[in-house]
Amino acid sequence: MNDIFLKPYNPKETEDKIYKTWEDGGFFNPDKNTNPEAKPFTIIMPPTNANGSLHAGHGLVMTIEDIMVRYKRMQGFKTLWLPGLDHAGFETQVVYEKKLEKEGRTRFDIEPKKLYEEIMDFTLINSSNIKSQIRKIGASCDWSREKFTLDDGIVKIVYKTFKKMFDDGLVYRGNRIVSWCPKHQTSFSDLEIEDEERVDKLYYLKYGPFIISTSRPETKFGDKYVVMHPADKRYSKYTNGQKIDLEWINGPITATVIKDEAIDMEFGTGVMTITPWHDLVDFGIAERHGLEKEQIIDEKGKLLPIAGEFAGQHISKARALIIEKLQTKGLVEKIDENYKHVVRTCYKCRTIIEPQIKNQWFVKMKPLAEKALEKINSNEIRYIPEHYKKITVHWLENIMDWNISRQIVWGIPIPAKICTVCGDGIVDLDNKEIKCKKCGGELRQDTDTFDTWFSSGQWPYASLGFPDSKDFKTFYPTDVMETAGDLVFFWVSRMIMLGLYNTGKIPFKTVYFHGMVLDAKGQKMSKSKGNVIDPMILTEKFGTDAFRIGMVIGNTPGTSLALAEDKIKAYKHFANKIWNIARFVLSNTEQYKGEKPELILGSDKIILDEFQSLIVGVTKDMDNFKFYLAAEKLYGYVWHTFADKIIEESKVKLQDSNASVVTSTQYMLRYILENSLKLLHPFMPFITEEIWSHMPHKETKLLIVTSWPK
RNA sequence: GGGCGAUUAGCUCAGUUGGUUAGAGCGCGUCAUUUACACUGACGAUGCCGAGGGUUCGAAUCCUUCAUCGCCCACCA
Repeated sequence: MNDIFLKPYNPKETEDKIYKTWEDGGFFNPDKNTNPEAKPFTIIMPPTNANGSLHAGHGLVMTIEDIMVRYKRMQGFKTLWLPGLDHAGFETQVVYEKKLEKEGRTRFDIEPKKLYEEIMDFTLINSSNIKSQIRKIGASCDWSREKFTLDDGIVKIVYKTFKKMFDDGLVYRGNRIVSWCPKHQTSFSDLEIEDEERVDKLYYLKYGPFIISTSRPETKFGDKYVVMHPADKRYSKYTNGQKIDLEWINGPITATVIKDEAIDMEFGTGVMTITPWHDLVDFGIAERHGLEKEQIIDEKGKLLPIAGEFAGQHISKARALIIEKLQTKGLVEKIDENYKHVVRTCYKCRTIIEPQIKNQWFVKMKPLAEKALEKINSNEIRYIPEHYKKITVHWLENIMDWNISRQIVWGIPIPAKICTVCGDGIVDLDNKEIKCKKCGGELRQDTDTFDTWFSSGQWPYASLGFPDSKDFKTFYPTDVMETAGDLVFFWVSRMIMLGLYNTGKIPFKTVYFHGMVLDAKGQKMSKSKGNVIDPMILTEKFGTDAFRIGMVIGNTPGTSLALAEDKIKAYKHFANKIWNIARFVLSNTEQYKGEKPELILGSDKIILDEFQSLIVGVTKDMDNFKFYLAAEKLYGYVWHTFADKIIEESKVKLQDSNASVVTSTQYMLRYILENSLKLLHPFMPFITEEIWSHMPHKETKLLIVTSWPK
């Protein structure tokens, strides 16, 4: 018997060694599979944010994807799992800004080029850390094809897409309302905004003959349009366009009556004034009626000269003073103290978003969404779990144009020139535009960067080398996209739209959403709560195999998962059990020569028939993406049938005086061990590979490329 | 305001298309045993499957109403 089995299983001694054997042998590379008949199977790894360490969610991603990939590889597919790292634009910049803050610095004091270089260094350091952690989880991805979202080749593809969309009229530069965070000094797309319910005061103000209500009196300086519903009988004596002179915050003004159906007659008095520069609804009304728009608040949240005596004050301080002044002028009708409403905030810092009109780049989404809807509604893309399909359809049907300009340095620079006179933009990949085509004005380089999702939305084809590479032709469309449910709009839907736009094909056939990983009590993990579970500590403590199968069992797609240390510990016991099963079987079958004997009817025959149905059941679960079921079946079988019953009973049979009974039993034990190792391998790759290396009479030297049982 | 999901053992959750006595892990109880494995084994307890109504020979599963919780979306100042 092999010496190794004299000791209990030790993950620390085996895992790194085995991973190295796989990697050095090139087994992760699909080119290793030289069978010309082999069909491709592809998963593109969601590029990991290179701004920290692997968290528990990553652990789940790596585990589930590795399970799929190992399963398909064993089934003989030409299997590619392409790893990648994400510069993660704004996300990383925020992480880096926190670091700067600790050092007493701020990004606004650092020259952009220098800041970019600093963040690049930071990212590269994190990258190597992240990559070694991905290896630790056992991910059998093809490192020779690794990509980074800022690689030249990727950026080139993103630029070509941008140019193509500009030429097709799908990208435009527009003076439109954007969601502006006064703290981070950048605009966002609608998805980066978080709604928050707050209780504020609602002020009822006298505006000439009307009473208007507002929760933001500090925006009211420029309000010279008073709007009501055309069907509102209370105000039928006022006509559209009618001028009314009235006394306002800083003196007399002339207001204009506007009739618009956007007004809710039920709300307040049914009359409001509008601030088109700082409100999306108001902007819409102003656009419809061709009204003037005026900026009241600057990018840092301070009032502009239009506010008269209040100019230069921050809006947070000015509000009370303005109300005070209005009160002395007798213009405050009443104040509702408990006004419950929803405010839009920055998803990172919770600062209230200040809508601003800005000249930025937008993507026209309707035409892209329509194509995506066609494919989704005809079920060309399978959603797991299914209800994500409904959510996606609803979002796509109500999609708004996408602001892709970000005022941060960390990202892919937008390859465009901006007119210094009229603000118009032109895409310029070759740096040859000199004058504005609209007005002839001087051009300057656009200093903004792309929303990181604009580039990662192109990841499936960009990472494969679209359009001419062999890899793109072989592996696209990919088979499965596996990612977190909260990326359904941010990333998944955009990949579908951009993939269809650029390649004419869906980027993946199946999209699998895993749930969020929570702590043992079901609480969201967060640094501030101090309940973050580091997957590296769990693998260190219990072994990677225990961590992997513990993450999978009891985890259905889309449902969040409570990660308890005890659970992982339980599967460490399972690993030990497997080890001891192998130890028993191998030491009791040493004389067995590998031949297939006549089976003992009613005993070994029945046992093997039952095992056959386990193979069928597990394979079916794997094909249906029910990894939790497959793993649970294997766990139950290996422990409570194979170990507790079959092996216990075999102890008697192995002592039988009839040699054919002994041989039959030995054959059966070896057969079940060998094939159990195969079935378990996607879930617990290290221990199964280690035991495999001690198996006599096996079909391949390494388990990773042996065939899945039929 | 609209949409989606959940509710099953003390805890965390399975339960595929409706079909015997509703399952697993952890935890709990009794007993056994130095064994391939104490990271063990055998046995066991705990369930009005959120509530009401309906369809059916038969419902945890399908329909309906309600309750509670959670999530997502939304331009009522």
